[in-house]
Amino acid sequence: MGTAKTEIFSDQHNQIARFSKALGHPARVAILEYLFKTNSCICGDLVLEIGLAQATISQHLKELKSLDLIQGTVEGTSVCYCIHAENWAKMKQTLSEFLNQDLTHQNCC
Amino acid sequence: MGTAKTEIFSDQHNQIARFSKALGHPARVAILEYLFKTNSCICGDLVLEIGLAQATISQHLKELKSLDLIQGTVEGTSVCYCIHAENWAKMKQTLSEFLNQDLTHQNCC
DNA sequence: TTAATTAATCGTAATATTGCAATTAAATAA
DNA sequence: TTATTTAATTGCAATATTACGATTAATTAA
Repeated sequence: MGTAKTEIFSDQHNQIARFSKALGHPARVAILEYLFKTNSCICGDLVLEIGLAQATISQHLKELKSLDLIQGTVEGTSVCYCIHAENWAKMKQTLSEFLNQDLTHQNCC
Repeated sequence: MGTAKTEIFSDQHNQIARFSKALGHPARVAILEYLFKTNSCICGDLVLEIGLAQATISQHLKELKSLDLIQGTVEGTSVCYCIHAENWAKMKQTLSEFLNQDLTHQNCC
């Protein structure tokens, strides 16, 4: 065990969970917010900005990249990261739909 | 290690991460969606509905309860669970704010 | 009282996540 | 060429998560 039984859930539920999981660590939230706020998005800046070791930041960036929430292009010896606008919009859509569900029935308790 | 360094992040970032983490497992997504859709929200139903062991469902419910996203009241030998509307709205607000950030700068890569 | 029902908790195993030092890889500068 | 710079990767330790069988606790039914 320790592994989620993803196979018994719908694609939609797994997708919501996958996106949410990516946002489920404050370092990744901070990274994403920083990328939103600046245009000069070089990993070195992130290490200073966030305050975790370079290896750790790199690992968090990898996770965000694996979901295509950010993209990076090599720029000399450094890498320029930024939000992948299109995929961010898709995530926003997926999560908003879930969050905006209506409580058709009144609270039962 | 294995523990997130929450102390170096802002309350807001930690809060976003905490909510997201709660939605970061398909079973919890499925549970919440089921509670939205039905009024008869008894844990026994959830075990049948979701397809995980009773102990596992109970554990997921506990996590959702710890964030006050759901509430449960004892009803005879069973427990009636439902969405905590007010706290759900708070989460929705917190996450939406983050998700709806504007890309003021164009993609840099 | 004694069953029966339902959900929480305990204990445990397997796997995942977080974090970092050290190393490697790749590009640029000297 | 040999530094230097920057980020990815490797390897590891500590902790967290997921899952479930077994047990416990609490309520209702007989």
